[in-house]
Amino acid sequence: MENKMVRTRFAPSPTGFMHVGNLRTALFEYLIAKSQHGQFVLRIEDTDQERLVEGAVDVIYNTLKQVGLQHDEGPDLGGEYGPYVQSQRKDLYKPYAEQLVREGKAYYCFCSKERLDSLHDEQGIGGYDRHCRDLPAEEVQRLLDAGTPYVIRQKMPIEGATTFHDAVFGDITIENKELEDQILLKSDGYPTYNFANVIDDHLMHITHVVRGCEYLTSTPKYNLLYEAFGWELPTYVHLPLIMGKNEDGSVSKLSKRHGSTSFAGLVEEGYLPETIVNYIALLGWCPKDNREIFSLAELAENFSIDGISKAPSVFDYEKLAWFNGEYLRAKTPEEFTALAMPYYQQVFGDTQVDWAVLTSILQPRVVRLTDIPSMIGFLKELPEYDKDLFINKKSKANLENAPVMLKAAIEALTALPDWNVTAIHDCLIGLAQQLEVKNGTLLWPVRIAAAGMQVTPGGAMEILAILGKEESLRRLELGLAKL
RNA sequence: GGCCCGGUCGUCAAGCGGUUAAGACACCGCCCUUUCACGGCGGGUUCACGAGUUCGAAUCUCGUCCGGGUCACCA
Repeated sequence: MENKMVRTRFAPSPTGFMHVGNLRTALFEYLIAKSQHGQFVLRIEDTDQERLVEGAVDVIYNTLKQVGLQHDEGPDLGGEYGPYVQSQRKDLYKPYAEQLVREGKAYYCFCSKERLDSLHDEQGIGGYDRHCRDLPAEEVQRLLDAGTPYVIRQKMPIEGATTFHDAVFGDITIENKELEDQILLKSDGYPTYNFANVIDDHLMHITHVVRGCEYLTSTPKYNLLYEAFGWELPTYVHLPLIMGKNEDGSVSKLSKRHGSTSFAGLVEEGYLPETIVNYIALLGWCPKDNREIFSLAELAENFSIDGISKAPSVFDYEKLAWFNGEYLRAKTPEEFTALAMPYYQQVFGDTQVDWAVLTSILQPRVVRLTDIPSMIGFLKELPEYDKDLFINKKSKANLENAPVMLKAAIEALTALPDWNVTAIHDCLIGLAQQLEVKNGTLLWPVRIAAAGMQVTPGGAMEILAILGKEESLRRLELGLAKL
């Protein structure tokens, strides 16, 4: 048997932001397609006219572009099965719904919103009471002729059960009586998500329907629709949900209170797009080997559906941060400097400093780009500090020898013609030898005086180099005066 | 509440009837060292519970418990 070309689609609603759960769904859809040399299509699901958000479609394009999920067909690219925006396909759905009505697999429902609401309130249980399911044909025609607003509902089997197969969860059986006569066509003429989805997935030759687990229980409704039309069922791939950890230790669906949940929010917090992709790929999927660092192309090479897990996973910002640090360290110094520059400038403004030296101390240490300003603030302005900082047991630094060391350092550095890391290094190391003290005994007080902080990114040499000769000497004198 | 799904270190997870139950993050200790970080090495009562099947169960079955999802003219 010949294998059919794999086609997946990402079908987001333009809500204005990209939730990481959505992004992961898009990623998996992309990977399933690309790992099998298939196609990945983008379709915009904007059937809810009340929820339209200005510019929301651009957020989708931009996000996909930033993470490199290049689609093969979509509203912007066109393709064989367009249009790829559901609102532009509006007229296409109604005939399908009417076909089902003719065949007795769906029916007109004239119930008002109010009636449905009261139904809800009184019964306390959800679900439509199938009031219009068996309306006499003449009555239906009369109401239709009178121009009564209506919706079209799917006629669910009352008895029996429906079983479907999911590529990750296996066989799942649901009693048909649990299925509601769901609305296919809304009174405004637009299809519901469920209906449009089935029609479009079929028309667009989608082979793998990939979506969050929250759709698991409604899948029989989809299948009943495919069957009603006599269409071939797609392969279902339901993904486990992404959870967030609450303060009390419990977990719930990842939401704002857990931290940033949108792609844009994460980027704003200093995470790299490639970090985010790599991390979310590993949420609910595990490669055959133990590897963790994957580029998008490497993910596509290694991806397979059987590596998807069933259990929901907790989004761990700490691990994300670790990944980010790994990615940042893997950059060339030039790349890192370019990424960090906006944050450098937050601190230094127009002032020029030796960016290369700054990068050399920051690159191994930064996990989030947004942490940079607070890490380097001391270079711009010397913090207030207590002279007790000059005491460090391990370096054998104390209040007695600190002034001696500083004095010697000032003298040596003042005489130094060149001002760069190497020159400063050689000068101070030479001085320590000359004074017959261990490096730390000299370097500790120098670093404290230069930085005014007990813990600093980078050592004394780099800090002095960045500060420049004049400022360095000024700070060392200040430190000396303190003692 | 009904229905559906899930449950291996705090977190991500491998595991598919026989393993000393991998690895990663986080945490702790040591080393390196110019503080911190990076890097290196090492550490930890993890299979929710109870029955059953089996020579043998984290792996199979059942029950319990816990967690999540779902019950819209939203997607």
